[in-house]
Amino acid sequence: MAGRKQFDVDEALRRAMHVFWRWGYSEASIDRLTEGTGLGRSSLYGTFGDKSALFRKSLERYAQTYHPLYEQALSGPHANPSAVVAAYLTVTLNRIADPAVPDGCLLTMSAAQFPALDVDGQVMVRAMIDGLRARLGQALLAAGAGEREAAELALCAVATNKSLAVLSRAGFSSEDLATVASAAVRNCGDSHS
Amino acid sequence: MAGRKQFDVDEALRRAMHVFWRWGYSEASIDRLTEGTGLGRSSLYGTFGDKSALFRKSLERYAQTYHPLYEQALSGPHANPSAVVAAYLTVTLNRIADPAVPDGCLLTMSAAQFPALDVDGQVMVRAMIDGLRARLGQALLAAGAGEREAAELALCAVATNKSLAVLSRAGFSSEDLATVASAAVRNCGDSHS
DNA sequence: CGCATCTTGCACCGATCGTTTCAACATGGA
DNA sequence: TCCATGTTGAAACGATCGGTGCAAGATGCG
Repeated sequence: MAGRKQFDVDEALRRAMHVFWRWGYSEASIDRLTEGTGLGRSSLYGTFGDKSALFRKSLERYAQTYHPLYEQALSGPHANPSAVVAAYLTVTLNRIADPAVPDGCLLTMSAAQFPALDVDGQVMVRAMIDGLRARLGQALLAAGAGEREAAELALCAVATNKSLAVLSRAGFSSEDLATVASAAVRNCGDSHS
Repeated sequence: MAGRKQFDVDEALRRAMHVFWRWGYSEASIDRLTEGTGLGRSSLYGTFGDKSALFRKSLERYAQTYHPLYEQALSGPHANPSAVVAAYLTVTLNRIADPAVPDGCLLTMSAAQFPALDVDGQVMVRAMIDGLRARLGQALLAAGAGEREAAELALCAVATNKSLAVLSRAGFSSEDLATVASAAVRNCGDSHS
């Protein structure tokens, strides 16, 4: 009946992340989390703490999963700023197209439900978005963008990411999402007001 | 104690709409709705039906409130497509900047929490977004856009609307939001792939 | 007035919420 | 082997969820 842990902690966290991702914080009840992970309540609480802590660890797990992909896309040498944005949004589109993963984006869904999160969660969500924005700006500078241009394009790329997540959630087709993304990329050439 | 109705139905609906807007469907509990509207449970249920029906009526009320603003912005003669998008996003920015109203956009927040809605709610949300998209396309055609261009710009304008709502929710400054919007407007000139 | 109609406040319903407790059990080290 | 440690299932906790029942009270009409 018991003894040593009978499940893989990281795999359980991955599944919990999917539950939060799909349902959002409020609708991700403990029952849904236990069902989604296959763990009992005791194992959940004993391993991850309460719901808020599990949510934060899910956010961390989310970052650990997708940060390398974004990092790889952003780090490579890029001929121009628009190539950076294209690489960034391609990672997003691929994630959204992945049928093994819920619609949208955990970070964006959490941002949309800000008031449902406790302070720790809000701070973490905001920090993660800011981190992405900063990393994008850095990559854009490296690709030859001016300082103002890099800041603006980074903000707009993050904004496009958010819109893709919401539209995906509302059931928009992948063609529509691709159209939005490619339009955002195309518009990176002439960004001097 | 009782007799004839002791409250303004439309004002109560407006307040209920604000509760859904701020908290989202799941976190908008009956207690929060009674507190926000000032009505008792009996009055709420007797006047609007259950929570799902009240939510749908709030969505309707939301449309009735902002549809005229968007209609006015879109109907006027526009010199070119980008003027249409500018007018559209200006209405959105003004709404977001209004301190008397919650952050973000009720429609976008509802789309982000799609799985928390029942079927009727989902259908209604999706129909309202599609309606906006179609109306935008129509206005863009009237402003001289080609058919493909109008369809694409309408989609992108709706997408920008969604991103503004999410960023606003996450606490981004109005300067950042204005930057995103003006970039989206600026990028309406060269939309032939 | 007398009565039907409607509205309201309040208590209450079963279900579900997040969380805790606890006894039963399996394991590793002494 | 025996015990300390750690894990598990199950039951239960108070709180809150959405929703209902009902009696008290106010109004309009005859």
